[in-house]
Amino acid sequence: MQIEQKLTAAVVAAVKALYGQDVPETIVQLGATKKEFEGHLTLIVFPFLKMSRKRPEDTAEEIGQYLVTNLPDVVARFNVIKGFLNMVIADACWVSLLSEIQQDAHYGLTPVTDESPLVMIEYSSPNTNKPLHLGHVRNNLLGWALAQVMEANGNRVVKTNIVNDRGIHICKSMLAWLKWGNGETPESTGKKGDHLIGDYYVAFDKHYRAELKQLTEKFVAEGMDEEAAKERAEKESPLMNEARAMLVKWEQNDPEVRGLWKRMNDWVYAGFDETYKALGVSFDKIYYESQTYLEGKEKVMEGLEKGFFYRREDGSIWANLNAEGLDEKLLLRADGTSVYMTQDIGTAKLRFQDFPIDKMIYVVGNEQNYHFQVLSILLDKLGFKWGKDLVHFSYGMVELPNGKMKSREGTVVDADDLIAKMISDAREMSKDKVNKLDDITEAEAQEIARIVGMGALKYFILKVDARKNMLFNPEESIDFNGNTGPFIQYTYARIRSILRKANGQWAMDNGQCALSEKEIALIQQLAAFGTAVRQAGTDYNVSVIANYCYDLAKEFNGFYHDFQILKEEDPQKRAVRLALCEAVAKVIKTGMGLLGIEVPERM
RNA sequence: GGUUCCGUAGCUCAGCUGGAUAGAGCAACAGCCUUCUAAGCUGUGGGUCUUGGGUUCGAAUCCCAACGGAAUCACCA
Repeated sequence: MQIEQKLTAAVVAAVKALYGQDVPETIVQLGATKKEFEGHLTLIVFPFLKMSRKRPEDTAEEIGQYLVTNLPDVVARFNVIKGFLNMVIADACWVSLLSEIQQDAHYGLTPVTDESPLVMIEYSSPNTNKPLHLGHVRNNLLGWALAQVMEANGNRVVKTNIVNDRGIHICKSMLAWLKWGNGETPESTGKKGDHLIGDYYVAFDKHYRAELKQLTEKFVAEGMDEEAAKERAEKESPLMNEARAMLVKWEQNDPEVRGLWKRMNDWVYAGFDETYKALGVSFDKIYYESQTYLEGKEKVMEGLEKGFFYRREDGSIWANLNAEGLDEKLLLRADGTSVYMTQDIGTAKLRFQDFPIDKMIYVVGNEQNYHFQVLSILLDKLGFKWGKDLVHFSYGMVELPNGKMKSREGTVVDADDLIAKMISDAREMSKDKVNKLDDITEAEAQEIARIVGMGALKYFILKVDARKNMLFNPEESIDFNGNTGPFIQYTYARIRSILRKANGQWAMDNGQCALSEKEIALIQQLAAFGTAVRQAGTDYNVSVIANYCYDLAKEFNGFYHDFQILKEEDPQKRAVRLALCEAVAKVIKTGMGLLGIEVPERM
């Protein structure tokens, strides 16, 4: 970093001295030199041609001369290819940059203070009627990683979760349990609570569909046409009506229904907690929809009084968003009950009471892009200062080879199953390794398998751009070789092994030391960590960190293959290489940590 | 139909605030473990960056259009 700053300033001075023009630092384009050319940093001189009024080659030559003359400690020599000025940076600069990286415990991160902006991140937000699946896994991993990245960029972060714990879907599970459950509990069946409840949700759906089919056939037999019969069946279905009646009772605070509701939700929470723990995610504050769904009404009424919204003849309340190029949106039903949007407004209100939020980030799938566009406008109108700039961190769906996951059709990849499979795959994998770790206890082996298996899963999901839909093929297991989490973890474990053997018996001084190109490339890569963290933060793109870690590990493995480290006889070279190892290990650990991926000491 | 997003190697993905001959991994093939962990390293083959225009000294990258795919446009959440 330091090197580039010095160079940028010097280039500005060169343009002033050579061509008599003042230019802003922003027009100085410095980048890493491509591998096939000699040099470390390259200046693109095209922007200066207007001032020099010379050919690109001559302009580059003149600037290069100036830099070598005026900054000899930094620019050792240079070469020119067309409009590209390739500069070779002095070894001493790299050595001091390395020691800087190595000594800075929080290299690349921006510290958080009491004055830092307060960012709230909502993620996960499950329904309590079924267990988590791969789509939720993507949400949770992205949410957690994004929180880490925001914090690394100097924000105070509050992680929050809004649990959708009420509504017709819960009533379906409750009803099914009452009807066909025989009093089953997680304890009596040994089943995780969320899975148990999910089973009853599926059971409801099965019975409901059978009932619909039967009713429709009956109405058709009575002479109705197919469409009308279906519609009537849906309306008259005794099962569904029972579920609706249960919801009404719930809203009336019927003690029996509420009691059952609480009991069954608690089972689900116990199940979720296990999955969250396995995923390594947590929350600072959890909101429950049952506690927030009434809160939005007041805000909507306030908006109505101020004339932002209007009331229709039937009494329902709407927002007209035509001016913003959108449709009209219902905010309160004629009977005064809430809709989805009302609830989100209510939740926003409660959150702002609890925390003086500067920025709100919602980690929610891209199927709700429209909803958040509307929510942003509404919150802004209602006076939330962060409403206008709220961030909908919109991520794509996880698709299976034959299309989307559908819980009702049973084509979902269950989170707990997948986690268990990843860990057992990792365990199997380690057994037929050439370099087996024999001196290891079963518990340690299990722990390594957990770290590696979860690392593979997390990296697999986090390395791809969140906006894009991604493909998961259950037939093919997630890789442990190549561009994967375990590859990076393995690189870390290798380094740790070396550092253990070095036993701290080395010290780098900042004296003369000749470096190889591979070592310089590694230092340059290390120095780019801060840029990657900032880019991930400003673009809300955590995959930048994943790809950075891979590039760094890849670069290191090339170095590791070509050079001796412990056996190097020149003490200064040995020290520099060990310092490199230490710095790479630290940056990998930090970077992977931002993604929520642990790194093992051995594997 | 309106809006938004996506289209890069056989497959999964990088690169996109414009810069040099578009990169990885998987899969295929050929090498490298008596030497710091081979979950590694090296090599070979594989591309009209969907198509067509435009802006520019320069376009995978920016703009426009077309084509293909996804999401959404509910008094469901």
